[in-house]
Amino acid sequence: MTYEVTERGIEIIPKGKFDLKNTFECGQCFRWDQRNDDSYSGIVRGKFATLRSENEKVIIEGITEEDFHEIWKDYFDLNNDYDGIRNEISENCPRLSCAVGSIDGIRILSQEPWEALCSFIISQNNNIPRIKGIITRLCEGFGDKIDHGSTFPSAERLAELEPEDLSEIRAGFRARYIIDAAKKVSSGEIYLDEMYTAPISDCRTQLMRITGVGAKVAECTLLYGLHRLEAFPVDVWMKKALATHFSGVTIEQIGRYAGIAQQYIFHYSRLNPELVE
DNA sequence: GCCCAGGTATAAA
DNA sequence: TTTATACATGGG
Repeated sequence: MTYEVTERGIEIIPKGKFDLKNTFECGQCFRWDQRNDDSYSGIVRGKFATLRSENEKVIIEGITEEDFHEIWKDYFDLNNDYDGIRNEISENCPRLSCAVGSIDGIRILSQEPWEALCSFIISQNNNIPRIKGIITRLCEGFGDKIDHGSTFPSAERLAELEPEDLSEIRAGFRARYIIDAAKKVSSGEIYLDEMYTAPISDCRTQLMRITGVGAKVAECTLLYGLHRLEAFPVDVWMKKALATHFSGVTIEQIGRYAGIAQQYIFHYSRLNPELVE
């Protein structure tokens, strides 16, 4: 990745393609919104940014160069070679080539661990517009106000509350799951930061001690919140696709990039619903 | 009204 | 260990 600072912002030439729509709308995140001019805006670690695509460049507006290095470079995984990863997945597992080729430019964001955990608890048995609505109300009601929006409330802040206190966000049965997670994370009973490097099976066991966190939410937290690219959040559709069209594909073949491969399989299954009916 | 949403807890077989 | 059902809410 190379970049330069101009009057417009930080102009980046990423390693491998970076498609804003495919990255922000593939279901991995809920706090980025498309604006009327094709750019996307969001808030990460309390900082607001706007991204715009221009030829091979991506321009990040409204940030400092210091924050680019502190936050955004890692958040967008800009030093990872996603074209190389795609090739590696296809070579290790040729059966997945059609899925890998079905979408280009997805990058796995490195979201804040607590926000990812909380967001994917909310996502269960839910649809994306409503998930975003609940998260927006959670931030506006319990986060800190900043320019252009609100921060995601910390686990410590939410741990002060009881499920009834969340009624205004209309999270339904998930309210008590959010509060249980907040209490376990803020007390240190669950220590998210160690999950960047701890054995992944230990991380899964720990996360699933939270009420409302099953296998799927645990894997999503590890993939999207802790950037464990080997995590593998399968859903019902993917299980069917793996049992039929991609039969024979094993997690060992996909190896260290199972989570990224899963993103391609998920997209391909959506494009070809007959594969999973 | 009815069905479903990138699931999980709970109770039963 | 596996299978059925409820769960809150709202978009299509």
